[in-house]
Amino acid sequence: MKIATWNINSLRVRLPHVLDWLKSNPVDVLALQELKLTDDSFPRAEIEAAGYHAVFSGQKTYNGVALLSREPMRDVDMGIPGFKDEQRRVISASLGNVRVVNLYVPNGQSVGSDKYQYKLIWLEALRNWLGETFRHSEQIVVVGDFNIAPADEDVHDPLVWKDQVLCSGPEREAFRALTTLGYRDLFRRFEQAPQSYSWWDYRAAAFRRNLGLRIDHILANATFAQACGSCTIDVAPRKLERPSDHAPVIAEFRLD
DNA sequence: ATGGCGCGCGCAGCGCGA
Repeated sequence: MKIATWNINSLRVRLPHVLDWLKSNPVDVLALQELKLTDDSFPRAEIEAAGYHAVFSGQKTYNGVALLSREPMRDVDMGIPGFKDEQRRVISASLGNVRVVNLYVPNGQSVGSDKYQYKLIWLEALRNWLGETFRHSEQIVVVGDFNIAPADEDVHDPLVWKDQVLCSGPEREAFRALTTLGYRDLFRRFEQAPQSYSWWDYRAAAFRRNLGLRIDHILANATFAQACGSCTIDVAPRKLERPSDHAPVIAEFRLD
């Protein structure tokens, strides 16, 4: 089973990239973030024509998440239970014995801002939910744009980014708290090339110079993490015309 | 040098992303 996550920064603009990518990377599940469209303009027909089921939670202009899958999904949930949030950032569904949680974590804008406070509260609600809701016997994968670079090795210039949003102590502690709950960062369970990133600024030729951050992640609980055989970042779509600023992350699992 | 680019909205230029 292959599960991928990709912040596509407008599904309307990036739909051709998504369909092309699925053609050459026929993953079982693709989690999308930043759809930037309402549910009534979701391109369901095009995605179904490509052989995928789709569930989604969109809104106008901002945010929006979707799960695409080869097999039909069950028990689709939106949001973090008990956490009031107008912003469409979470969608979850089950496939076989696997629970997939797709996140678009708030960006936070800048340390100390209102949006940063919202990010930390949001992450606290996420931690409580992931810690309380799921049983360890389940196979759980949590994917998405976490908007957190967990460690300095995930940052092209740790000095420039030190204590900045995406890299600040409280954000990294929130990420580590998920690890403490038993969720493993699958990318770091395998040998990786140095300077591996999943996002590059559109400005200043950041991609060409590989000035990036690793902020898109695939986490799995212990039960499911041991079934993971690989976790990689596919930088190819970032080289296309009018690319998303994020690259897809893909994990492969052995199913019993 | 706090911009740079790309998106949505909407028709100019701003808010936002990361």
